[in-house]
Amino acid sequence: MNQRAEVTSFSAVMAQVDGWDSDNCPVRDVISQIAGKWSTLLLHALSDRPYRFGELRRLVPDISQRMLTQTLRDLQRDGYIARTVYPTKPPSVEYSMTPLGHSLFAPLSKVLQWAQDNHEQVKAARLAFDGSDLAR
Amino acid sequence: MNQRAEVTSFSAVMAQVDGWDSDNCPVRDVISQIAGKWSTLLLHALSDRPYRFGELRRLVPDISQRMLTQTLRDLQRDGYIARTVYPTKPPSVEYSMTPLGHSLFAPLSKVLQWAQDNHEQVKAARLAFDGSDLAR
DNA sequence: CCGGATCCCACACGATACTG
DNA sequence: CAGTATCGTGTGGGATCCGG
Repeated sequence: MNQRAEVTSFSAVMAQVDGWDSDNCPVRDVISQIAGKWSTLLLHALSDRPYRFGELRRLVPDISQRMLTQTLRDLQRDGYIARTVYPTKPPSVEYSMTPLGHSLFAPLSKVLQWAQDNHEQVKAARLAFDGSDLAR
Repeated sequence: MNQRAEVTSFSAVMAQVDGWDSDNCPVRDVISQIAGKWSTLLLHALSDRPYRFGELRRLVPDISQRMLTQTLRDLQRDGYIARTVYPTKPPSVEYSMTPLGHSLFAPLSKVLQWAQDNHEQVKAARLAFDGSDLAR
């Protein structure tokens, strides 16, 4: 896709990783979904066991029902979670993680773990940066 | 932070993973930065070798110079990349990945790899979802 | 060559009220 | 209980012009 075929080692890797012409980048197509504010949180919850709507709502108190519904819908749309309706009275809906979801969450959880482990370092880096030259 | 102390297996994991009261979630504090549209792309580039500003601009043709500057600045602020100015004529600036950046990119690259490998499955899931019941 | 400053828009997200 | 509908806002990101 590079008209002048920049044969750096990077562009080779890039072509391999991205598909890559402009906007229909496969990686971003997938990442942009799970990069939402609540997606990783819900994936993390459902990686443990299935949950009902109200349970998730209680587990994540500061999510609005709008975003809970929407995020669950998007995750279901991408095939990461499954939605099962039990016609009880009143009706209950259970969300569970699919094999695809688990296969995604395996590497994803490593990143979340990294974020947790290195949060202090990142905060320190920000302080150092903001307090120094380019601070302004 | 759960007033009623929901002792599900999830909440235990959650407390461990998140810190977790509401908005100053460590995980999201870190993730929201690297979830930007261009962050992973630039991290990926710089994981290979250092690059100059103009090189990155050519490697990622569809990024605006505004977002290139801003994303690089943010990545530097979080300590993932280092900025080195060579007072040549005209001046050149080199960006390189720090050890912290490499330690982040190790797990992150696994997720990118997953996204690449499973893009087709995700697209298929979307088609199936859009074409079926909830399609509306 | 490497940016900063400004204008602008789309969209993710939140708050609230209403339904089956 | 498990959502849908509507409205309002903050901000991530693009386009363009200017500066060292």
